[in-house]
Order: sequence, then C-alpha cells, then structure tokens
Amino acid sequence: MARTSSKDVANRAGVSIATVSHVINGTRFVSEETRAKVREAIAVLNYRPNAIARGLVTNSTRIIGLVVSDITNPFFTAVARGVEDEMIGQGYNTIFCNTDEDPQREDNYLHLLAAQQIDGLIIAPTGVNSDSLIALAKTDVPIVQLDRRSPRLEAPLIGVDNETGVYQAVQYLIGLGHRRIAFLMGFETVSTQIDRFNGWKRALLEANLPAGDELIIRADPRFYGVVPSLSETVVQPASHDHAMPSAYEALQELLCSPDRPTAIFAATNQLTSGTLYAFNECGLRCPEDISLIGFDDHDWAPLFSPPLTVVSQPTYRLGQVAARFLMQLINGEQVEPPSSLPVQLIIRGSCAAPAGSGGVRSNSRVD
Amino acid sequence: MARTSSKDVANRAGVSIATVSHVINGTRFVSEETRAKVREAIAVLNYRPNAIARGLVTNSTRIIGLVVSDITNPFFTAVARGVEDEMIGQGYNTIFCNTDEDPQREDNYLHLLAAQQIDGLIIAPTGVNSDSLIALAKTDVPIVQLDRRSPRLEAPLIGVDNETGVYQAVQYLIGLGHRRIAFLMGFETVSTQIDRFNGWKRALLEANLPAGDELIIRADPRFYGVVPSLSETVVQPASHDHAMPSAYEALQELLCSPDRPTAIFAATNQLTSGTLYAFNECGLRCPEDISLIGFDDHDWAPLFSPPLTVVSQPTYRLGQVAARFLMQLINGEQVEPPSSLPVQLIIRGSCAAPAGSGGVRSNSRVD
DNA sequence: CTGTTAGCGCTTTCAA
DNA sequence: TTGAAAGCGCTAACAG
Repeated sequence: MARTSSKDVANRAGVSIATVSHVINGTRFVSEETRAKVREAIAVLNYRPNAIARGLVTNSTRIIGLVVSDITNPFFTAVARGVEDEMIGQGYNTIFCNTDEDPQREDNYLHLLAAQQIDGLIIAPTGVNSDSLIALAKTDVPIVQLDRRSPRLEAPLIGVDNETGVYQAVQYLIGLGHRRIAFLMGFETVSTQIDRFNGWKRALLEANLPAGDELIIRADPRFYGVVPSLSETVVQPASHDHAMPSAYEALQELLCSPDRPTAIFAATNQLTSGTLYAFNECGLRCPEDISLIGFDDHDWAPLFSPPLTVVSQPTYRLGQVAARFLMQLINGEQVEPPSSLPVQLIIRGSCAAPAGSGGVRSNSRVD
Repeated sequence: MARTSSKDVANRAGVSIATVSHVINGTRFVSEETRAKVREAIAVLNYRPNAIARGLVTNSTRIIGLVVSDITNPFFTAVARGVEDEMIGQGYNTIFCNTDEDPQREDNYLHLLAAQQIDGLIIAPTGVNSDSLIALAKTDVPIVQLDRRSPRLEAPLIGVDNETGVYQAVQYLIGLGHRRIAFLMGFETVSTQIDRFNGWKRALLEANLPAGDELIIRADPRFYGVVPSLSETVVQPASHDHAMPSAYEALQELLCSPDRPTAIFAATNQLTSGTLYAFNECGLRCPEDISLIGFDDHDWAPLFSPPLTVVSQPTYRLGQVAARFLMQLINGEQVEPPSSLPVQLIIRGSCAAPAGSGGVRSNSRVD
C-alpha cells in the first residue's frame, strides 16, 4: 500500500517537509503552533519516519549487531540480555543473529549487518574463515569481540579468565584425590576451548599427572547425541555436517574402558549435559562412580541430578560490559578495553573423592 | 572511511552505475567482458551494495522480524532456530527481538522493525497494549502470531493445542489418584496461559474435583526468585516491576499449609523450575511427597532431579511452520493458516500416586 | 521562524 | 549491449 511519507504529513499540515523533519527530530526551533499541526498530521496519518531513508543520509542507524554462535545456549542468551538492556538505555537497538557455529552463516549475517549499516558490532566469532569479518573491520564500524577471539581480527576482546577458571577447578579435583581427569572439549577453532584446555593441562602437569591424548575427547558442542526418549525434541542444527560425534557418542568408548578417568571436565554447557547422558547410558553414578565439572553455570544447574559443580561466568555482566565498551568506541572515546572478568568455582554435588580412595562425597545441595 | 559505492565501482570498471547494478542483480544482459571488469572492480574495492539504499527504491528488504517474549526461555530459542533455518532457505534474513514480556519494549521493537521496512513479522505478542502492533498490521506488512494471540489483532496464529495438552496431563494426574491439583500460571494477559488454565479446569470439573481459587497460583514467569546460592547468576529482567512474586515466593504459603495439594501443574518452563526450588526450600521430595508436571519440554528436562514429566511441544517445527506460512503471505498466496500442532505428554519421573494412597511411583528414568 | 534544494546509494524506465 | 536520468524518503545546508 502507499506507505505515508513526510511529504504527506507536510501536505496535510500545510508546511514544508523540512519542518516536518525538524519537529520529528527536534533539530531546530519550530513554533508551538505549527508543531501542533505537524504532530496532529502525523497522528491521523499514522506516519512512521522511514529509518532506511534517514540512515541513507545520516549514515547512522543507531543499531548495533550482536552475533552469537548458539542461541540455544543459555550462556549467550544471558549475555544477550545484558547487551540489549544496556543498549536500550543508550537509545540504541540491537539486532540479534545466530550463527550456530557455522562460518558460512556467520558470513551471511555479517553481510546483512554491514548492508544494514549498523553502527557497531559485538560478536562471538566462530573463529574460522572470517573474511567478511575482516572486511567489516576495515570499514569504520567499531567491533568488539565477545567471549572469544578470532585469529586475524584486531578488535578488543571482552571475555573471562578461562584458563584460570579451569585451572582452579582441576586443582579442586586433584585435591579430592583424582589422578585421571579427562577433558571434554568442542571446536579447537574457538579460542575459549584452547584457553580452557590450557588451564586443564597446566594443573595436571604441575601435579605430575597424566595429560595425554587419551584423556582429551572432542565432540560437537552443538547437540547432545542419540538419546532415544528425546529424539523428537532435540534440535539438530540444520547445518551440522556430522563430522564430529556428539558428547554422548564421543564418551562411550572412554567410559567403558577399564581404566576410565575418575573425573571429567566438560568445557561447555551442552557438553556437560551430553556427559550426563553418557553417564546414564553407561550406568555410571555421578559423583559416586565418576565426578564431573562443567564450564558455565545456569539457572537450572542446581536442579540437575546431581546438582552441577561448575565454573561460573558473570554472563549478564559480560554483555553489559561489552555493550558499554562498544558505545564508547562508537562515541569516539579513546579507552582501554576492560580486562577479563573473573570466573568462580561453584561447588555443588557432582564431585566426590574417587571410588576406593576412602574419601567422602563433597556435596552441598541446594536447600 | 568513505564506504565505496556503486559509483566507485563504475568508475574503476569504466562503465555506468546502471551496468554495475545489473551485473550485481543479474537483471539484464551484460556482455561477459564488461561483467568481468565489473566483478574485478567489486573485488578490489571490496564493495558491498548498500541494502539500505536498495530497500529505499525496491521497497523490500528481504528481512523479517521475529519478536519473542523471552529469549532466555529454551522454548523460544528452539522456535527461533526453526524460523531462522526456514527463512535462510528462502533467501530471507531474520532480525530477532526480545521483549521480556514488557509491552513497552515490544512497542519499541515494533517501531524499529517497521522503520526498517521489514517484509514480514512473526510475533509472540505480550498481549497488552498493542497499539504499535495494530498500527503495523494496518500497513501491508504480513504478520503471523506465534504461540499466542493478541486480543484486537487480526492475524493468523500458529500455535499448539494448549487446552488439550494440559487437560490430558491433569487427567493423568487424576488417574494416579490425585484430588488436589494446583495450577501455577504466569500472566493472564497471554493467551496460552488462559488456554492452559481452561484445560486444567475442564479436567478437574469433569472429575468433580476442586478447582477453586485456593488452587490457582500466579507468579511472574520471568524469574525464579530468591535462591541464595544463585543470587549472582540469576538474571533479573531490567524492566521487572516486582508487582508479582516469583514462583518460588508464590508457592511458599501453599506448600506449607496443612492441606497442600498433592500435585502441581506448572504452566511454563520457568515456572516449573521455580516450583522445584520451592520444593527444595520446603523440604518436599518430588514425586514422593508431591507430584509435578510442567508445560513444555527441553533437552535438559530428563537430567533434572527428578526427571521432569512434561507436556511437550514441537518447538522447532512450530518455528518452521510459522516461517513457511509467513513466506506464503509475503508471496501473496491466499492460503489457510495451518491448524494448531499437537502436543504430547511425556512421562518421566516427577509424578507418583499421592502419599498414603498405596500407589507406586510412576517413573521412567533415562537410561 | 520556515521553505527550497541538493544529495545519500541504489534501481529502473527510456533512449540510444 | 549500454548510458542518462528520475526518483525512493529523508536530512542538512543555505536562504529568506
């Protein structure tokens, strides 16, 4: 239909389109009288300024892009809220995009966002093949990397101290008496996975404990695997190429082997859940038979069976900080990026001393 | 910065901007020779067509808006994936917005989306005060309502059969021997809450069981409440006005009363979690002391303690169907909206016969 | 205090 | 087979 334009408003109010523009934006003085007429015309015509046209001339949209890698992960939704709340407070809107860890999808969205002339970008990059990202960075659009960094990209990073987080968690496990502690990780292309891996390795090496390949398991962090009772509800990413097994599948062999680890550190939210499924499948009780620590907390972790011991990140805060920093960049302020935020080990019920060590279960249920 | 425009490309290739436009869009014949020159110029200049400008003239953006009420709810993220996957397949992009059940925020995003000249809209409306929504509907932008319907809005709805879903679930509870079954619900302004409520009531009345006010509890569906160990990680919606208690708070009194219900139906994902927290607080074991069924399943429900018995919705599918239908609307096809999708009761471990009835626990753990 | 006018970067007739 | 030029709806000088 004929979308009403400022010209229509101008006609109806008997003024010029310039005046209409000015009463809308408050960008120069307009007499109370004409202002009233214009406003009335706007109301009757149900007029909405076309942001597209405006953006074309102002070269600014007051929109930022937020690109995350898995919208299904509570970590990112919590972060997104932080970003969004902060941006709204500043009069900016945020467009939310989900890449599903798929570089091609990332590329696609980066195109879209660039074409939409966003004023800034917050991104948790997939970490691979980031041509569009590099290209975007070459324009004047301010970018901040969220949670993880892309190789080749020179942009400030807002993240947490991953290495220390798992280092301390593994130390805790060692303190409990564990000697064989496996590490379950996702894509090696994402920097947090490497950082966490390094934390695991450092703790082990310092304690003269094995940290060899047989203790490192890789799995696709985007889905759980074959869980019969759930097969209909589990969402399978459309773009998943099945190159990597799910956590559930990846763990089968290790868990059934005679010298299986006595504890597992899962480097991701979803990996942690997959591990629990695998435990169930193999008839292992947690923490009696095997201990588990996951990276990243969420509201439901205490309700799990067992309540999850986790390394917790300040998710909402992370989003806030990233947004606030991006705004400074957009406003042209010269500021240092905030240093990485601290993480915290939250001890609940998924860890105990290894079986046969005579230790007790280390538990602190919610109550 | 000087973002490169089609003029730059035209200059470098020694052709007119019209030709540039046509090689980009394949909209008329261009000789292989000039086409090559143009493409090369595009490559060296790293040129990206400005979608803003294009949209201004074509009056189409190939972007749709997806507005949901709680990005933190796995239900909506799964639905979002369905929508997104489907739209990408059709060459459309989707802008994702989160209202947090806040009508003002909804209004804000609707403004934004309208200004961005979206080609279509999928929305789970907050249900209150939808002036912007109505206004948008008056333009020619196709709209489909997702999951729930807004009063006053004439737009097709893609949803599930809520009423039947909880009707059957409550019948199951009755079959187990329960007579006092409470209903925990969120905002009465959202249609699904009413539908679910009606299902509960119908099942109870048919069985001549009490369905009075003392069995209806209302709580804010957006957060869990005061859980000390979690106080730092629980996200509190910025816009929350604290008019309603959390599920956790709302249930205290009822659960401590002498004739507390023997079962609870929670009308929402997050309400279900809140209920579990409340159980813990009151020292009630589930399902031994009290049974629980929640509306909506998710990947983690089987890992809860106890594994959750739920009414499950086809989330991903719902998104797909909504997207597909919207595309038909956008393409001007005259089609009937699909009828509501079926839901399914999934029995796991959170229900048992009421204490003292001599019944057995009805359980089916993941294994 | 308000109107005229020149573009923003693109698509699309109309001509050649 | 390609160019010239008119506009899409808006903002921002520049005039008055």
